[in-house]
Amino acid sequence: MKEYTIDDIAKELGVSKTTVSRAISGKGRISEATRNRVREFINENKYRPNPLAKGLANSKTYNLCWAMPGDSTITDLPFFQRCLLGIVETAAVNDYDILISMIYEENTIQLARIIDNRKVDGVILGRTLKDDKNVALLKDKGTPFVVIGSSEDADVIQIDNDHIKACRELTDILIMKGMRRFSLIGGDMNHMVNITRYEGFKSALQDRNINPDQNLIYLNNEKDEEIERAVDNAIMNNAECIMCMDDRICATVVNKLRRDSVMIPGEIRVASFYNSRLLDEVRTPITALQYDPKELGATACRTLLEVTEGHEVPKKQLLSYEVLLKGSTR
Amino acid sequence: MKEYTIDDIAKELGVSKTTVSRAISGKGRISEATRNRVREFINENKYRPNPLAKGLANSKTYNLCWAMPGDSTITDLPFFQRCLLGIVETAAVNDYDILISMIYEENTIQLARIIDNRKVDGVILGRTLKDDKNVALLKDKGTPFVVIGSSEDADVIQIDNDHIKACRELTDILIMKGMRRFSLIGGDMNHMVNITRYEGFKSALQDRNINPDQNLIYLNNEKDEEIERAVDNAIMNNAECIMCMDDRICATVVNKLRRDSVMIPGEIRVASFYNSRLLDEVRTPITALQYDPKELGATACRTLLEVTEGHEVPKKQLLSYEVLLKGSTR
DNA sequence: TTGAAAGCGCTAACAA
DNA sequence: TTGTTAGCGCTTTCAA
Repeated sequence: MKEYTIDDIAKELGVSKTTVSRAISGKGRISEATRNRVREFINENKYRPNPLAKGLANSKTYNLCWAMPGDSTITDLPFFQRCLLGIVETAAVNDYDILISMIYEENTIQLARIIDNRKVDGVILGRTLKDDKNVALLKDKGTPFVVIGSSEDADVIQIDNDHIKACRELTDILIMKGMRRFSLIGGDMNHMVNITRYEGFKSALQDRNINPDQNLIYLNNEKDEEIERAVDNAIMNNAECIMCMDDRICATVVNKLRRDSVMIPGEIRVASFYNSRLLDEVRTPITALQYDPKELGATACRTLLEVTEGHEVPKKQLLSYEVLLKGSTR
Repeated sequence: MKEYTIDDIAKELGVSKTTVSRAISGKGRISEATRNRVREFINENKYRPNPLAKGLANSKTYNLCWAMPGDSTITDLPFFQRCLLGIVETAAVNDYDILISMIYEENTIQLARIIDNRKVDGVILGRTLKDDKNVALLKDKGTPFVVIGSSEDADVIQIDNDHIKACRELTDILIMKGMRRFSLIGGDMNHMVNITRYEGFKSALQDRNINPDQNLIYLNNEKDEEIERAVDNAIMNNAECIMCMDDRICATVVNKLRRDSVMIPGEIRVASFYNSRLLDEVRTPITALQYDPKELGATACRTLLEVTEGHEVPKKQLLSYEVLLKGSTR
């Protein structure tokens, strides 16, 4: 009932451990004949090398860490789920596995524990903040890592959607449709993703020589009440279109407008810088930017594996997007 | 820059490896004095034992596997997220970590890979099906495991919400409010959770000698269109109250009713056997059963750790619930 | 109370 | 092309 070891196989086949090891790894010279003999035996007996022993011998765990935010308002977002799907799939193909770390706000102890315990060969950081403590930790510890999102630190290997370009394009399309008075409702500006989205939005206005009305820009909204207040203000200030920085904000905005019986797009237009199922349930289909988080996760994982193998990788990979024009901005 | 090993410490302190090991683990006799000397040194130099070496020596990975459904309609549900939160937290406290496996439908290869590779000491299965292939796999391989959900196999260690009792109680309350013609709209009856919810519902009616009208029971609905058709039928057949088997179904039902301008609770009542943020965004607050998935995850993890340590644990733990009576059943 | 030594299962440098 | 051997860092048996 005990599992086969490389030693058992060696004895069984009358060769040495080294030979078996070589047949498996493909490293070092070995005759075609013996290799096949070993491989056959392995397949027939479903032998799997012990990853602990293998890991101990060459200082690898064959695990990567997925570090995602742990506060439940954020954890619930489909985005991180979808990323994870791509990550796990890519890892599995390479016979790697994914370990979870939850990051609570700016706290680094959870991630530090995993790194200090040497439980993983690398880390995928699920989102980035301005002056990110966990990025600092990772750099300090010398752990290989990539981030999903952008970083101001050019050393950091980043995989991100091209938020700047996407937000600029969406905004520009709406300008071309004749809108001028945009209200932007956004969340925490410590999040790099919000910073880049804001940048794209601003640059579209700039390119068309439109001065954004600062009375229509509402940032750093955390709670639903704040968002709803922003909606009230936007309407009071005669906004033509409300741009929502993400899907959760947009869901709240649309909900509030419906409760107040404000017609979309009749009385006000609405667009979102991020689309998700959260917006499926609303009456009027919402114009939004669409990304592919699963692809993001897959790319991040693939890149991290390259890094752990010492290969050169691009510092920044920007994935594409789609603009979904719907009824909410007609 | 290299990490300390137990050998380094031994030399540094002029004792043997064994002594250091004993000081750390607390196993075996050792004088108070030397133990303190070792412990102090460890704390000061932030020594952490290499988990791979430790693992190799005593056949442990210090990792547990969280096996959750991988199809994105389900992955997106907050439920599994919340479970994971509880699991990760409990694991971390015990210096364990969580490895992810995605289960696609009835497919067992993902989980089999992780088990055959011996990457984890035990598995938490996130949901159960009737004749669950993954349960069979786990039993077959002899891997320690617990399930979140119920199983018809009494050998399986189960941690579940008390769906039967909860659904019975909610249904009974509505009966007492005077409702008789219940329409039940449910999902896949291969899922144990749906089976148990149905059971609770039926037993409430039985207890009150109400014969459920089979024309009002719509099970195995997968797609939104099927659910919407069920709603049409429920109304056509003069249902007084629609019972939704889960939050996603309920969101679809409420949405459909709104589009059709059917008033809740005026023209029809609605209740859900599971509450989640999905139901926050609807106009009328929905009567629903509330559970604590995080607690479920924490309990499952704690129980699995007990199992891996060879302790005796209860075969079935049922967690409590809350009945939230809201405007939708007034 | 402490230590020497073997062993967990694999890799890799070196020798043959 | 193949084998011998030492070593990865820890646990544990046995002896002192």
